Amino acid sequence: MPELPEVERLRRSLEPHILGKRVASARLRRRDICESFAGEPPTITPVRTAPERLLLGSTITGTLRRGKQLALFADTGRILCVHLGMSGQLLFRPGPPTRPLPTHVHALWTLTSADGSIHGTLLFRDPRRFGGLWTFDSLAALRHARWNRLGPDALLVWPRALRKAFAGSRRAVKAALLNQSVVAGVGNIYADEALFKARIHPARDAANITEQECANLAGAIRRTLRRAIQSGGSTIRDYRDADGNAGTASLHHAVYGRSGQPCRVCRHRLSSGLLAQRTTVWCPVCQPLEPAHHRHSR
DNA sequence: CTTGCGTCCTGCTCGC
DNA sequence: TGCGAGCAGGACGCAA
Repeated sequence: MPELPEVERLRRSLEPHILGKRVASARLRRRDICESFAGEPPTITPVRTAPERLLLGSTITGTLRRGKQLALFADTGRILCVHLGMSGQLLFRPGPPTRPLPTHVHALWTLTSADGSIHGTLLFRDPRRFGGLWTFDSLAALRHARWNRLGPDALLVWPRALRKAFAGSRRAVKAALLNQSVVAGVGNIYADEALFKARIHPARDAANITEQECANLAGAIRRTLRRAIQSGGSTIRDYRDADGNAGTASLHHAVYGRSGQPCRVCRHRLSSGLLAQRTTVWCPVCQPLEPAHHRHSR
């Protein structure tokens, strides 16, 4: 469900509720959704998840997002990294936990204010369990052991980064965009949206994308994501921010979820198909498979 | 090394 | 109304 705009929106909605608050209780209801690591680079080893690794007893001092991943950091230096996968949610509710809990809540925290009063409850809910939690002793450890696999954050992606990743690649440009080590934060929705905006057919060979097209695409990715953040992210079904609010970005989608409907630019019927095992929608006119000068040759 | 495919899960929608 | 098939915003492990 969540790509960069949804996670950024979650981060922003979460911050005012959790910054400066102390973690008074931390419960992991399913052990298998959390992996913990101890140590500092370059020596980081898996360990059993103890409550203090879930930030028990520490104060939350900040948040950081890289691609689709979110990190909460504490005054102790400890880090809790959250990945929402397909159906994950991080929900804040004022006051103590209320029974019954929603379904599929795998972890929950109680937060207290400086005076010791209960401020609220944080819930990690993930029905499909494609998401999870990862804990580290420091931000350096998280960066070394987990975020090292991520490419540049998609909000800051530079044409050069795309150019370098595409060169010598033998797969479709959309498949390359979905790879988080190329750009971090683009998923199925925004890959299609950005490719439409850049007028590039998703099945084009990445290696054949020109320098000019890389520049267009990098700009299209940044603009698409920025606009989606402004609209609160795309709520297809499950996505909610920390306050439980849905986003309206899907109202502005040009192609995602619009297969068979008219292109917003040229009115031609939008095509769809399977690419990299993901449903893909594009405009066959605005996003030609062959460069324009080939279509009129012969 | 790279790439494509199957797989991990639950739940919702659609067609019969 | 019931039931099975198909599909969903992600990304890993494995085999070629």
